[in-house]
Amino acid sequence: MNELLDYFKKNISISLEIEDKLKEIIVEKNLVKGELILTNDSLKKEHIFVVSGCLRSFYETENAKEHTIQFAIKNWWISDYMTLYTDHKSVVSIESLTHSKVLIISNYKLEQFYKEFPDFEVFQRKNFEKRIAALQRRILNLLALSATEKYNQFIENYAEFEKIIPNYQIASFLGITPQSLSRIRKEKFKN
Amino acid sequence: MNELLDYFKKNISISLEIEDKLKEIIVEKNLVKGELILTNDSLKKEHIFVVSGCLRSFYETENAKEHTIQFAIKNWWISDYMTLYTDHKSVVSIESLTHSKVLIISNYKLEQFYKEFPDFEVFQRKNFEKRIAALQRRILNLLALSATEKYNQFIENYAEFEKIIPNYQIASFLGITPQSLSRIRKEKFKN
DNA sequence: TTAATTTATTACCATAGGTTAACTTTCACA
DNA sequence: TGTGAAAGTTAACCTATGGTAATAAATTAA
Repeated sequence: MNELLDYFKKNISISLEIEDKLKEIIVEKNLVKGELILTNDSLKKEHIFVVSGCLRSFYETENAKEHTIQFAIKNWWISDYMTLYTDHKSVVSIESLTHSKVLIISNYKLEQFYKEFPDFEVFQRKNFEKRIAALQRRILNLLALSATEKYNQFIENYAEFEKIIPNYQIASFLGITPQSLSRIRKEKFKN
Repeated sequence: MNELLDYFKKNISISLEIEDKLKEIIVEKNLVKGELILTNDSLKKEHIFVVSGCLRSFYETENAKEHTIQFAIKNWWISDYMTLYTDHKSVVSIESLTHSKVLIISNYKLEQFYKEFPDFEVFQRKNFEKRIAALQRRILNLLALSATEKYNQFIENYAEFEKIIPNYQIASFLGITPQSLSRIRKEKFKN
């Protein structure tokens, strides 16, 4: 709870009233390794803020192949934007990769919070801009880079993640098979 | 100009004062086919609203290969989010694919406009949410689909674009070569 | 600690899609 | 309206990555 407040306070000033309001709408939850917080097939519209640990959102195709949309650690938001803003059933699952602690806010309550606290609206709009930039960069990487290049970029940009996340999930984030990643790693670390 | 106002008015109510302010900060521009409105190498931070015609943002790699980030038609925004929110030089170019008319707003002025007109902030935040959902969907498609499947999705979702946009640019949007796309089209339309 | 399960590696073969290059069609504009 | 350039197609060949399967290593649970 306080972690989210700290995170906000780094960027905007928050009155006690707002603080109380926030505490009211936030649900704290501890997750064990492997626990699913959002399953595909659900209709839940909620935002998840990671206090500690590591989460992953992914999409499972008919042939049981997983595609990782996002990893999230401390101070990151993770949610299924595709169902958040449509009325379709979720196709995305979110799982905890470690023991973790998260804060959950329902989209409905968050919308109300925006209204009561316009500064947060501004803060969030700026967050979204940065996120759009990041997503566009990822798209460019997917379009332009070879498997090896994508992996190198990944360990450069997500050094903190690399130790926590199993390789087959990194592979599913990069759009390659675990076997391919193994091949790449063998080459990379052969000296 | 009025087109942007109409677009806003569909979603939010705008006072005459705000209307005047908008007219003040917007620059209207007509583009001929092939004209570059933003070149890589520039430091311009601006948002482009398409009134008519069709634009494309793309990234050019060292080996002169183009990768299309986005197409935009009437009532769409297009800009280089990666440089908009960093201090790096742009690596992205934006070109007009047809005769088009656009409205340009500098990012600085837009930030001021947000302050003076909080309703627009809300409107924009919601736009960004939808855009994030769309970008995540594109990432999923890039991760999960074969070249043929990506092309089929494209003509389904972007039917209006398909007639305007040359195939080699569609290929560069899907992350495949023009030759590959040709092969796919041959198969698809062979009956 | 051991057994069971999950993850990672390796090898071998298959293939989608890339590359090169020649040819055809379409388009812009002189 | 003709000509040169740009875009699209086709074919032959090639390569990076996928698929399958067997084994090894690591992690989890008992």
